[in-house]
Amino acid sequence: MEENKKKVTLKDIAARTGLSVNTVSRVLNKKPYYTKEVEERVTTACRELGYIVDMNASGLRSGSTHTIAILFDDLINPFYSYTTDIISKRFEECGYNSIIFSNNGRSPYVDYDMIRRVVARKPDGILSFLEPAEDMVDFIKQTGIPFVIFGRDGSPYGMHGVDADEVYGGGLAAEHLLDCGYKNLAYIGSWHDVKVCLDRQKGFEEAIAARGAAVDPSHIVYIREKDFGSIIDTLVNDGVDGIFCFNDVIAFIVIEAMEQRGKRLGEDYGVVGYDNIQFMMRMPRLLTTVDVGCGDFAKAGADMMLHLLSGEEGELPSFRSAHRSVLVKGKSTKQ
Amino acid sequence: MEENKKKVTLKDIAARTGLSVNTVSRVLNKKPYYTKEVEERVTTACRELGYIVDMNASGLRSGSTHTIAILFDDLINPFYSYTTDIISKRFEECGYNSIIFSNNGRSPYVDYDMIRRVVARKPDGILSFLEPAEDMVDFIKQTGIPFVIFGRDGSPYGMHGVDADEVYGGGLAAEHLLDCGYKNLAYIGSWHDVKVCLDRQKGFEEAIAARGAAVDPSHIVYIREKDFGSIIDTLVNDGVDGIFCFNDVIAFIVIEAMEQRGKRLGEDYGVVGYDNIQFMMRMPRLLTTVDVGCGDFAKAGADMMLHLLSGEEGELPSFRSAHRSVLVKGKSTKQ
DNA sequence: CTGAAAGCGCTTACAG
DNA sequence: CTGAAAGCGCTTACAG
Repeated sequence: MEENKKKVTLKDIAARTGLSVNTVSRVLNKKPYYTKEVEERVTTACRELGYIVDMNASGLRSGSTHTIAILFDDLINPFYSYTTDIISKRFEECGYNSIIFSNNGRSPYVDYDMIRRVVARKPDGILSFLEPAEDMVDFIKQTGIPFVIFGRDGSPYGMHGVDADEVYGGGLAAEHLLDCGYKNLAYIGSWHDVKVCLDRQKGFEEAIAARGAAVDPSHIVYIREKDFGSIIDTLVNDGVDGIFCFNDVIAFIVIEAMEQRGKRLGEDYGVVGYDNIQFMMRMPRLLTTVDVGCGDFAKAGADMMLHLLSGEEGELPSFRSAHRSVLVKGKSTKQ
Repeated sequence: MEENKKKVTLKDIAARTGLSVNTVSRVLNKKPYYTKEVEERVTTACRELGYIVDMNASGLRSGSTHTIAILFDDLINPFYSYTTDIISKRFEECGYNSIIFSNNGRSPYVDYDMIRRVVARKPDGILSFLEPAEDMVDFIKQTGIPFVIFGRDGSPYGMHGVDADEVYGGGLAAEHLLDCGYKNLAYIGSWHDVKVCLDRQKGFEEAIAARGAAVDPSHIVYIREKDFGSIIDTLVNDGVDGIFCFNDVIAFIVIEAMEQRGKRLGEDYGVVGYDNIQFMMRMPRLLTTVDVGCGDFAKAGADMMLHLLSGEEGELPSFRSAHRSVLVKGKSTKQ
């Protein structure tokens, strides 16, 4: 491999064309006022020399890096990767690159360590699957960088958010389990202090109460906070036969654990998940699950960010009030 | 929201401490030669003022952006998202942020449009799930940016690559299908001109030949290049009963199409996929698939990149020669 | 319509 | 051990 690392800069284009860097820059950025002839000289020289703009230098001077930071736990759960895929493509179409930050699933919050790494990149915007830690809210606002919480309600923080009606989704799960004839229900959440987790739980419990039944409080558990094996043992011993899980990945983990304990899926017990990830990878419908319509959801998230960046006035329509999640029937519940 | 966007720069820290920006920078970058007392003054001022370095400015001057570009078709296939997750976390641990680029699955190659967007970001390295287009190879080399092809063989391009033994994997699939008693086999690839796709095909055909059988050439098809419905119709009409798919997502699509045509999975026909994505999201083992061990694979890819960036001499051990893929039995094949 | 100068926020030589 | 100056590659006012 030869060391031919000729980085071509505006100065080279200026020299080649006999113009000033200033004029070259103006042409490339399509600022008004230059002749057709100049434009051609510049574009020709750029092609011949293989000029590629340095976005970092550009961003430093102009104050806009054309970069958007995307923050999440991890990319393993397809809910994150599928929506990140759609969102980042939408950003790309509008000239923004995406820079990704993971907190390794060690917490459901954006903490100082994370936000510092993000801000160091001077992104034009931040789209986060994680809620900000309580003591980070003011800090984030002071950076002046538009911050969109995706998949979670932003209003408690006075921030922009794009979220779905999680209470409604939890209700769908409850009604379906009851319709199937399961009597002894449980909810397996992720974190006890995350609103989206509690909202699904709330919808679940309310729908059950509306039918005159109730969930035993000891059957409301949070998988990230307890020993998983003992959670399952308790549910099995207590004769739980209908389980609503915070998301599909948790549902699959539960199904595996139940199978190890000799329980037959659909017959001995039913499971409802959330997100419909099997649809994303074209899998057969094994799991009954609540589907928010990730494609539209992701698009709404991207559009919220792009709307804020455009500087236009006015609010965007609320995804939550305009969309209804649906229950998708799989083999993990009866009927 | 108040407009309090005070961006704190080195100049502010210098003013606060009575030192020069120069000295402040030296302390923050832990360059030799400064007193304990100066160090404390600087760190205190940084904490009080909430200083966060501007990596773009830093990169412009130093020539290193501490950014790595990751290139792929899309993030929807869990093979990409799972490995990207592991790789980007490893980069992060070593002080590199990841910036992602997708080509929307419109081609299996890195073309000029894509590489231009990448180079504009001046990444320290490029890790690509896509092979470079033939006429981009020299261009990429001339940028001087370390380029690692992940999951594909780099040697045809004279580039670094981290890949697995795909021929061996294809052989595993063939032997299993034959062991199950399937007689009339087919291969459904992705692109006819991508080496990794052809290698799996090669291993598949060779293993079948070694048993004295053969695959009908019309049963070697490429899903990205033909009408899918007619592919499946042909296979069904020809009585194909054993199908090896380039990856699990394709396998699921095939299973759905076969079910629509009244074929019973495992009994009437068997399917073997590739990647073991069901393991990644903790799903039950539906699909029989070839598992390369994505965790180690991703780690090897990240380490190759980091090794190149470290500037250390010597070659890294080859993943391909050190690792063997394994066949993971699911319900999509007999026995 | 085009150019010379300044400056974005850093780090890198070079002095002292 | 610390500082003044220059410069990374651009874009932004400001002149002409």
